[in-house]
Amino acid sequence: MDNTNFFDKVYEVAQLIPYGRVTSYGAIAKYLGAARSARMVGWAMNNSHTKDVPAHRVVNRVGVLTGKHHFDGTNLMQQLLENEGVKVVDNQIVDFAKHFWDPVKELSGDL
DNA sequence: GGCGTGACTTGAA
DNA sequence: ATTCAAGCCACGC
Repeated sequence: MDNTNFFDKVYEVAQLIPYGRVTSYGAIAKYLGAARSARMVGWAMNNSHTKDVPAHRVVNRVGVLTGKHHFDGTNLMQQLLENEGVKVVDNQIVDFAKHFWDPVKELSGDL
């Protein structure tokens, strides 16, 4: 289970993201103790389609929908975010800091 | 089996 | 202040 521990953690945290909230790969990675392994989080998201993981709530550090290209359509990710009340302009989340959901702070290591 | 790429981040020059 | 570089680990060729 150590082989998928990191990935499963990413999926788990991603599913814990509240409605209308977003987080960054680094935030999740940091919560997992791998702040510099943010890429792995993104790679894990690559398999997120096999899980019920709302990957559209996960963006990069500046709030840009970097992975929207991996979604079914082209603007599906943005549509999903806007559907939750998150405004997105030019693939970038508006008031990202307000919508930012930090698992390290919100969960406070409760996991 | 080695090299490059990738849904990123942080730190140093 | 911005720009450049390195780090991280897994997967594809």
